[in-house]
Amino acid sequence: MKEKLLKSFQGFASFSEQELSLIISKTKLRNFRKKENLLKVGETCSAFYFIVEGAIRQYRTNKDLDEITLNLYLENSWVLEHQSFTSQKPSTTTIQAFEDCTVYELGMHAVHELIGQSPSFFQLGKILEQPLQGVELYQNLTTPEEKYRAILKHNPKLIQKFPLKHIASYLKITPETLSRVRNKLSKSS
Amino acid sequence: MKEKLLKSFQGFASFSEQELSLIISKTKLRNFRKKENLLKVGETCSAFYFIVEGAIRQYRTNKDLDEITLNLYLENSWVLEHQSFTSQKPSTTTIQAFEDCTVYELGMHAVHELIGQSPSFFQLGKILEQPLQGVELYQNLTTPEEKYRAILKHNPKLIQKFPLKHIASYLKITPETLSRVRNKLSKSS
DNA sequence: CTAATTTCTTGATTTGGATCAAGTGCTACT
DNA sequence: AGTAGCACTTGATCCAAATCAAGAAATTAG
Repeated sequence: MKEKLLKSFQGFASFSEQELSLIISKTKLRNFRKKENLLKVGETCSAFYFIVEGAIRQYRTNKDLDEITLNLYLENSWVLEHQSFTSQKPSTTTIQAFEDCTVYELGMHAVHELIGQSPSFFQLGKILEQPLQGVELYQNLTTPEEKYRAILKHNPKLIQKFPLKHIASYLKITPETLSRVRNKLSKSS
Repeated sequence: MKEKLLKSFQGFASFSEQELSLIISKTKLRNFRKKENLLKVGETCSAFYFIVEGAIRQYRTNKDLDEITLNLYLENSWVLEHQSFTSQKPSTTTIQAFEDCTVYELGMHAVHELIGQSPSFFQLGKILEQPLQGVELYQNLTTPEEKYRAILKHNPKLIQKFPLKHIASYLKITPETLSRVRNKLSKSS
């Protein structure tokens, strides 16, 4: 069960076995039901979540109450509200279980404790660097087709898991446009 | 001369006088001429720069060799390539002096040394949190007018200092569109 | 000081993607 | 199984901003 989590930590830095088990002892296994929120607007993000199983969506609600999808996550990903976490101010976005999820939670205070014990845990800060997602990934892509090709290439599993409307919102295009692009590409190949 | 820099550090955390002078002893005063690069594509960002005087532009070059402005900075700002710095991988963007600049440079190694001496210098990591700029600031704004109003409200000095074409690129609109928006707003007020 | 170059403005035209609309297909719930 | 509510597709229309173009204004270079 903890293998995935271990692997993820090992990817960040060369922690010793002792260090790894110390980190893991600070994590807490949690379950979220579909539609349940890991973080609500107004709450301050004070933990990292590692997805063992399930899928998670992060979104913002605009003035017309449309949900704008900001990030989509699958298993083996770290999830947090970067802005809120680093500033310790209330989040303006919601992080929600898109389906039933099993996650490990690593609280900010636990991380601070660890760093207090040994500076090597400073490496955990690398979890914060993860989110090279969403806007950042697609920032230099302009047309719907380019965006769809990019997600198809780099994150095909997202397309399989999430419905078209969320993918469309994530790429900042309408569902109609995405439907047409997808149709066009499937014909040309 | 160091007053601005001191103030900036004091804004991050309550460093003691000793700590402050220790940090400052690690900084190096540097000058860049107009058009000179602080960081080129392919180089890895390994320092923070604090602008004492001058203006700096960060841009990406696309396949048509257009320069896409990503960030604009004025004095009292910290400048770095966030992505490259945290990952220690080559930058895909250029950071260039838009006019002659005087900056303080704080190298990554110096920061690591400081943190080694005292965990309180961990607070310097807050410099990384600064760049709530560009895309992030305008990500939920859709129309050119909204974007221009926002920059006018939050960063009027940018408009005064940088030419229209850079502002337009920064807002991801064409110079023609920005010219029209600006014209319209100046009439309606 | 003048020429050359760049920046900005203004108008005409085009166009890609949004919006609107209607129909079909899925899924889930009782 | 039936129906209610989403999700997706497809076509028609619209529109905001891009593009194209040409001239004016400002800046820079010689």
